[in-house]
Amino acid sequence: MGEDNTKSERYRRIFEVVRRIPKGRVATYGQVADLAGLPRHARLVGYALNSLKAGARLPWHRVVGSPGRISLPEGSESHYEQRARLAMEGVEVDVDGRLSLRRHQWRPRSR
DNA sequence: AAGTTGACGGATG
DNA sequence: TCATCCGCCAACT
Repeated sequence: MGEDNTKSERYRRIFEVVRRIPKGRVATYGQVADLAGLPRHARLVGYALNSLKAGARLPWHRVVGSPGRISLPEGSESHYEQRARLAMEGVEVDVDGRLSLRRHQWRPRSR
């Protein structure tokens, strides 16, 4: 089975998964990578999201780090933006960018 | 062209 | 809980 492993194809699969994360839930970079069929490529997910342009219609703010923490640098405009968007959906994030995965992580039924 | 960095994460101490 | 190491891939210098 020749699977397409080009960068753009992998990015496409990553965005497909991110698009499925329900409002008010979050997924970790590693989780997105797994669901996209790219195990152990969490870093690639971060790179893919970083390549998004300002007006992207993708819920990128629902992707957080495995410790249950916003990965964007504190103090950055995007970090603040992510916090605001999550808060708007009812996800509580504390001053250090931490949140409860226990309460908010997306648990898809399959794939 | 080679080294560094980063929106990662699991393992380890 | 925090720090460090290391594998992973792409972008940047």
